[in-house]
Amino acid sequence: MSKCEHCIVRQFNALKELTTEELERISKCKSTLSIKKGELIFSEGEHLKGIYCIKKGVCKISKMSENGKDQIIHLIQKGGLLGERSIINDEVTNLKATALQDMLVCFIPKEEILKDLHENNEFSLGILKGMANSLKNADNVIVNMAQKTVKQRLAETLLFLDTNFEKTEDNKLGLQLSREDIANMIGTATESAIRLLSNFKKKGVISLKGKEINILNTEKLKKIARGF
Amino acid sequence: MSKCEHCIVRQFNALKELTTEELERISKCKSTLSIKKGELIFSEGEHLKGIYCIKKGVCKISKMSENGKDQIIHLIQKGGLLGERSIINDEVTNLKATALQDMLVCFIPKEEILKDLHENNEFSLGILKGMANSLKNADNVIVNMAQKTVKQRLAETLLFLDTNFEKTEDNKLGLQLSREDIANMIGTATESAIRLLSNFKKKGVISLKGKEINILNTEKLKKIARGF
DNA sequence: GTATAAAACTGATAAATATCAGGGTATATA
DNA sequence: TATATACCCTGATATTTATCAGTTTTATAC
Repeated sequence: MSKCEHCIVRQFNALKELTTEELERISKCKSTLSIKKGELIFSEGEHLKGIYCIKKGVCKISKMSENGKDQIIHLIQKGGLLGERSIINDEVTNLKATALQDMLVCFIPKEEILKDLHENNEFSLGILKGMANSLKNADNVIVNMAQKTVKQRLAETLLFLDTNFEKTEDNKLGLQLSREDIANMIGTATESAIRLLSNFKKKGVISLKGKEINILNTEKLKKIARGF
Repeated sequence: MSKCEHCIVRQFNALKELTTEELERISKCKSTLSIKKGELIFSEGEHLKGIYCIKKGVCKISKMSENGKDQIIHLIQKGGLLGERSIINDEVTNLKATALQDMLVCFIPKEEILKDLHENNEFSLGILKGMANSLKNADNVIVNMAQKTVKQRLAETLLFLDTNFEKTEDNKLGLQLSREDIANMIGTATESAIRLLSNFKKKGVISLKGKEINILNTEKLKKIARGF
């Protein structure tokens, strides 16, 4: 099994603050899970026994709303951590994590993380910075959800997928989502999302081929996101 | 000027993790500000020179959206901290803080907080726990904004004001907001918020007298929040 | 107290979005 | 290959919400 101290992925998260000794200790008790597309990493209300560090693949983090829709709150990819919040506050998870692609995920037991949080202040601060950043993003999402139209939010989401995820060789969006997932990201009915995608296509802003989306006119998409 | 080590308010936030010596040091360099209702504590894009600890009064935290509306993201009262996020990530603020009542707020210089964050791990963890909790709340707000109707969100907001803020002697909501502020909390037009309030009043769920709101039927309000 | 401005309210209408119903298309499986 | 199933798409319609225009009420300043 590969070793944490040689794993490049930790550079993207707070684990980079750990010393070599700490990494070696964690390396010994971590396990690497292979998770197939569509499988659950954890579900809402679960009592997590550790945190997850994503080595490969993308997952969606969602929460069931009372009307039965599964709102996607964010997407997490290589280098992302899952479950720190539940561990820190010793609470059951409030969110569900589902693989959108085949994934490799490392599981680190709770006790090890808590030990390092208490003994390595730089690590605590690293986690803190990550969380401060997540909170800023969450605030932005709240404003967008509250104030923007569905059309604006779809445009923003496409731009988000464009800038934050790897593209295919022919420059299309690399992360392929179902129409339902897209709708659940922007908080609308699947039919509405489909209609707006067709609308964007008709305007020549994007092209569609099944789940493949190609952004043809980024500037126009930005204008739509701003409300024009 | 009153001293931090005797201030009861710190029990509500991470400052409770500081040692007596640390508190005494902070006490010497903190300043207490008196802020009148309607005044700004800080605005979006400002470079904060420290954090604020609220001793008395309530303020709104908001963010301007591109369409010119000021979305209220949360309300903070006695014991709340402001500005930690900007200090931790060394960024300009992404939010604006405005007093909703006459307030007393203590300002603690950035350097002092950073010193304690680096030297007292329990303090870092305290801040971390607070932030983890904020993040959980933010996730819930996102789901509500994305999936619930304006009517449901208004009902939730009234219940939130009911459970989280002091009531008046005659059991009315103690925090009085303008109709515009209410609309900006739930993310709708002021007229829509007014119409729905009248609607709730007509149904006998609440009574209205100017800015005074009295919840007459909590159970019914909870049902409305759930979508009935 | 009166003047003035700001906030609260109401109605009419337009625009955005959800819902329901049905058909088409791709994809997996036997 | 056939069949089932999930996903995608479209139209018609209902509902929700925003916008605009105007009136009334309340708060504020003189």
